[in-house]
Amino acid sequence: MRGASGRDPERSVELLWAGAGRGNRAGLSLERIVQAGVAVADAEGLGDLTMQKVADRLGFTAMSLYRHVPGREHLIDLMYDHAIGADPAPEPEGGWRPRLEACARRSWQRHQAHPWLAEVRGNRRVPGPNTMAVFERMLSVLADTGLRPNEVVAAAELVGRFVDTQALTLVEAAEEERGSEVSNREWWEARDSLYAKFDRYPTVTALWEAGGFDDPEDPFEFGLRRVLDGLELLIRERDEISDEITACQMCGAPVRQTAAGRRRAYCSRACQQRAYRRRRSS
Amino acid sequence: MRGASGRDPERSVELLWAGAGRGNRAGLSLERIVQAGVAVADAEGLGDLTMQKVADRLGFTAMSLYRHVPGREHLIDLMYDHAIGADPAPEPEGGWRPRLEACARRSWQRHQAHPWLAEVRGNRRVPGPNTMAVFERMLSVLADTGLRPNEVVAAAELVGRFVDTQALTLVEAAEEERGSEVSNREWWEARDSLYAKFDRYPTVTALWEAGGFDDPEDPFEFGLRRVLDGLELLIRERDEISDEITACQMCGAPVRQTAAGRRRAYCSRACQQRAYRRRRSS
DNA sequence: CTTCCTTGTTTATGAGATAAACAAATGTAT
DNA sequence: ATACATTTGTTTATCTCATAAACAAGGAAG
Repeated sequence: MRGASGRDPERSVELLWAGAGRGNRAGLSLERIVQAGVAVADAEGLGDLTMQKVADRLGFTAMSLYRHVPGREHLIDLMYDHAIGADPAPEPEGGWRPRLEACARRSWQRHQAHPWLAEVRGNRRVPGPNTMAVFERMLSVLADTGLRPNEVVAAAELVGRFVDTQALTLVEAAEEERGSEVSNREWWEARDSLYAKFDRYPTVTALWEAGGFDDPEDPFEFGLRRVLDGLELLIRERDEISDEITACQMCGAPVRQTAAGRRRAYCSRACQQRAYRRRRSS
Repeated sequence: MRGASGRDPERSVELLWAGAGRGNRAGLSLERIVQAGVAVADAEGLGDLTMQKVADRLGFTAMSLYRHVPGREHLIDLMYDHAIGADPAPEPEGGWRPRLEACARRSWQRHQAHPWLAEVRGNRRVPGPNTMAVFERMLSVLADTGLRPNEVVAAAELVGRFVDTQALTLVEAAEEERGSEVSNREWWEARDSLYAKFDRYPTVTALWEAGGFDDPEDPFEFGLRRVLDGLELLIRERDEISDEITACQMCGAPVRQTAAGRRRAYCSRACQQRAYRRRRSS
């Protein structure tokens, strides 16, 4: 089960959010184990992160780790937050868009530095302080765009997941190349027997001949652009509507139009009723 | 290694693209194994797909499967294409957008029917006929939008990956709930000790209090909308430019503007030279 | 009948996580 | 200093899987 720190998440909470622990000079320590774990994962990917390798790197037995960390999944929780690191201060100028783009690019950089981050899966991961700081930052950028609260959250998750996905694709590719004589490119180039079957797919064939597969767009840049454009459209839409203020047909008070649903003519239910009665009596 | 059918992909090509095999009435057969595999994965997810369980379901030993399938990863290749199934015919009316959206929704439906599809990872998977048919369809929708060939491919992959990602998130959640007393909602609701630490994140707190996490947007609908909007912007941009035709400043012939680079003033290199000579001599 | 091929079974190996028991070292109280 | 408790690391053992290798039962061909 990739099911995260599933059982006993409270241990993860404690470990992640505890103040700095004591440091036994010579022996093992949480800190040291986490660092070793990160080193192993950086070098070999999360799939090849074994308790044995982490322990070896420190000169101890695999079982020794369990005196400090409840288990592998908890270790991964800790490694994750450690690798995310402190969110760097510099905030770019400008509106929400350059700032959101900067969030995405910072995340992208973190994934370059620690490709295995994207391999940390599961919906039951306890976030640590660094993870939360990153989340906070992204939300704060989106918070003053005029989006509704749940849209802010949805937008942040869309962008976050987009970056994750692209990163995951890359790690998976890297992992496949590591410990395989051939590069992915070579591997695909060797699939002639497969391509031989592709006559019956006219568009695939046409695009192939038009060079559509030769010089691919950078999927990260391409996708990020589309996603941000899509969000911009939504945000503009909300801006227009929430900026729009009409006069109440009954009392003349300002009426703020909401984003969805039927246009409002009255400022309140009371005015709506008054208008109704007036119509009826006339 | 999630590294796909890594070694010996040729076997996957053969098995996927072979005509229908013979059927030993009583005994095992590729077909039967693949079906059993799909059934197991449908019920328990790909992570819990073991050769043992597949064999049990057919009343044979685990090792018996190896007489028909080279190994687990090859089996997964076969299951994938089998579960994708034949791409249904009905093509919606209208322009690229409703048709592309329909592709995305069909894919989404396939993922509902077989959630584990999203768990099939790796860049070295041999696609089967059904997989290719789906890809062909999506590309054909994008092919006549005015996008350049490599953009068509990038757009298809963006949409495809988007659906995959959302589906993956859902399976992971489902897998975590299966075989865990508590639902994900309950699990998160039980994390009070964690939330207690969140005072220092003002935006998170504000959004929480504003109910931004209570009634979340449907991530699939929300994201699909943004992605399609983003693509629409790009497609419009390309349309405008490639529709735009100016007159050659030298001979008046129509000049089709290209999408990128400096605007063209002349219809040909020859006219450009003529203009240059005229300027010099005057 | 003998020999080979197909198909299924039994046995065995190796990787990994981690539980349980054991042992050494380090504290702490008297 | 002595006796007991706690911490920290090690050894052993167990369990789950994939899959290699050897074995066996039936059928087909000569």
